[in-house]
Amino acid sequence: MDRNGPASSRRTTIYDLASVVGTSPSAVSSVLNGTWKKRRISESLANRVLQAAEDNGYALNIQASVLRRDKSDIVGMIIPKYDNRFFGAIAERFEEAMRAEGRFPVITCTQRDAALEVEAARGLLSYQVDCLVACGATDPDRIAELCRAAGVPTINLDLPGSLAPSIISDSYSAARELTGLILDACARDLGLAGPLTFIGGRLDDHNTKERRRGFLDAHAARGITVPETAILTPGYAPARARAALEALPVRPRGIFVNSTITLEGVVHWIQSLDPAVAAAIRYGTFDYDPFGALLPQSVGMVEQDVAGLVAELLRQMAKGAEAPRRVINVPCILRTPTARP
Amino acid sequence: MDRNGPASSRRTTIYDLASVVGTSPSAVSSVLNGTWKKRRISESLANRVLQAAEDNGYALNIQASVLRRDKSDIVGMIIPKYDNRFFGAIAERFEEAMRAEGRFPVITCTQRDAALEVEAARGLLSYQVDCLVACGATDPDRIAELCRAAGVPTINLDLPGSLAPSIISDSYSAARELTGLILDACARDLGLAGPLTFIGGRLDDHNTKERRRGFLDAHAARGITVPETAILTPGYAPARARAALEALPVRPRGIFVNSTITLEGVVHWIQSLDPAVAAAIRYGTFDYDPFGALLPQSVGMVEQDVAGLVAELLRQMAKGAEAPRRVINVPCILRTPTARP
DNA sequence: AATGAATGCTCAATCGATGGAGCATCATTG
DNA sequence: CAATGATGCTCCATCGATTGAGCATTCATT
Repeated sequence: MDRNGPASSRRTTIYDLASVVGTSPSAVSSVLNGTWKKRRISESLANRVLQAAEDNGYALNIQASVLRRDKSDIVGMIIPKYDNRFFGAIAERFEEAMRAEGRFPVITCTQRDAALEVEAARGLLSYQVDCLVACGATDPDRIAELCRAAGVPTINLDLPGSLAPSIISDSYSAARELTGLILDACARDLGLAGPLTFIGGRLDDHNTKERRRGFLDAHAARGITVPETAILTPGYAPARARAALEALPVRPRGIFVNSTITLEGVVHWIQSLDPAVAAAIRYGTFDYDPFGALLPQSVGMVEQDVAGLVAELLRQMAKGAEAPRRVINVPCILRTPTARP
Repeated sequence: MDRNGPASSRRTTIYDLASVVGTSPSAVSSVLNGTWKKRRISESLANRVLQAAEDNGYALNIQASVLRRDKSDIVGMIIPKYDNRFFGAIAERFEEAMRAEGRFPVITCTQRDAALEVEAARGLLSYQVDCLVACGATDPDRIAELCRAAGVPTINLDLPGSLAPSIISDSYSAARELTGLILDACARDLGLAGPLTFIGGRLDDHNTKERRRGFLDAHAARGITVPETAILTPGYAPARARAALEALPVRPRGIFVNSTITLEGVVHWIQSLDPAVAAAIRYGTFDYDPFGALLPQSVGMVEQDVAGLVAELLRQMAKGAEAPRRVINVPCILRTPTARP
């Protein structure tokens, strides 16, 4: 159409389309954003504009559009890592749900680094997000403050904060159930009644605290006393977990593993043992991984209900800034091995 | 500072800062974007502006900034899924690398759906991305065309296309090595010389073709003939893989598994067998999963070199639109079980 | 004292899309 | 035939940051 030779160097704008069709930029804009009926544009003009847009490979300039409008329809999420199924699934579901609502999700991964979290949140605010979801944030309240300064509502996911509504998994109940399951398996398979060993995490971390509580209550309900030495929380790293297990005076046979990442260390440890000894170990893990579930001594894994968490997230987002700052618990799903001969 | 009572309803702009400091918006802008020395702004004014920005919780409006500039510094990536370690790691590394260069990564997940891929690419173009990376795209050339229309350079990652430079893993060599490894293990552990069974993927898929080629050549190098019936490519889904294995007249004992997702089906099948029979099976998998690697009969996994792929990606991006449309192969890493008593 | 240069700013146009206000044109009504 | 209303547009200010051009000062030099 115009004299731009090699694949038109500039991107097509509504002004280009307007001159192609022989109309005004406003008309083009309203046709393209769907407000043309409201603005009494004729159907014939609308069709000509749409055709021209198609022919010229027009793509909206979101920057210009958002700059002008008051809502951006962009929703931001910060997430720690993509290295486990849980966060990956959260990211996927969230994107899907937002897109289904015609909004634009932007997700940023913060490497479990508090400074990066803040930087990422700032970055997302620059995008004029309408809402920011802080998933698994180290310091959710710091982020909530940043957002408040910008007048943007926040929601916490996976880890609770005090300045915004929080949607988290019901770690306590699931840990209690999982503990029961492991105790049963130990009694059945190994004739073992004793207390289990809890491995992984940090006690200053909300999830670990809740899981420990469930772990203890499940024991208490069966009249089993758990010595403090049976609770090992040297962080999540595989190597530290393995070292902690190796340092125990008595080799544990029933184990509550506090994350899939810790499980890697536990399995390495088990595989370093004599096969016969290894066979007389049972463990269950909080968090789910399909291969982790297939390992020989695994008696169950707790899968967080990603669909449920995201559904609840949508519900809170719909409430906007008026959402109460409370904690919403979503039940987990206990997965046990099925096809085992 | 101003009369906005409850957490200043409007976001702070350079105009607000200008009136707070008592200077012009241009001065504020140049201080905040670092061009102030070039524009001969005094250090004292710069400091006052920075202080005011801090005090008022100023956040840049990217939309306005990008609208004005010719480069956006936004780089887009489309990626199929976050449900395996490979894509998760790619996303993480890419984000990290871009941020280190002061650019803004935006990643979108397309659920292995060709229509979503195109929609996502269009969405990213709306963000005025300077460059779009099509990772594992079903139809990279369709995306390259969209980008060409918008004058945006594209790079393919993981799967090659013909209209843009492509950076992919060297599937052939790795498959050949892995096949050799499985053959060795079968000979050593099971006294088995025979051809292996190849399971998973589709023959119209580039990676499967290359891996099949490596698989066949490794056999040929040892003088082993592979019957066509030993190559099963019913897709990647676990259930289909399991069904295909169960349908075989003779139970395979040495297996080349074409993806971690297929591996799930293979392991389910193995676990449905009598333990003694299961113990006499060896397999290796193309693609890596830390738990997959810990499963008993696994003799090795091929890990794609994510760091290497991303490093190569950066190199190509630096070349901009002049990057030649060729395919760059990055070697994989063969991972074998280490601590096994 | 006059000239030139350096210093430290401000002005105003601009990017592309949006939407309230307004302007023709044509049909209908009393 | 004037008044009213509907129809189908266009005009233009606006969002916030950027940047080339330009305007006062101050300082150094001859």
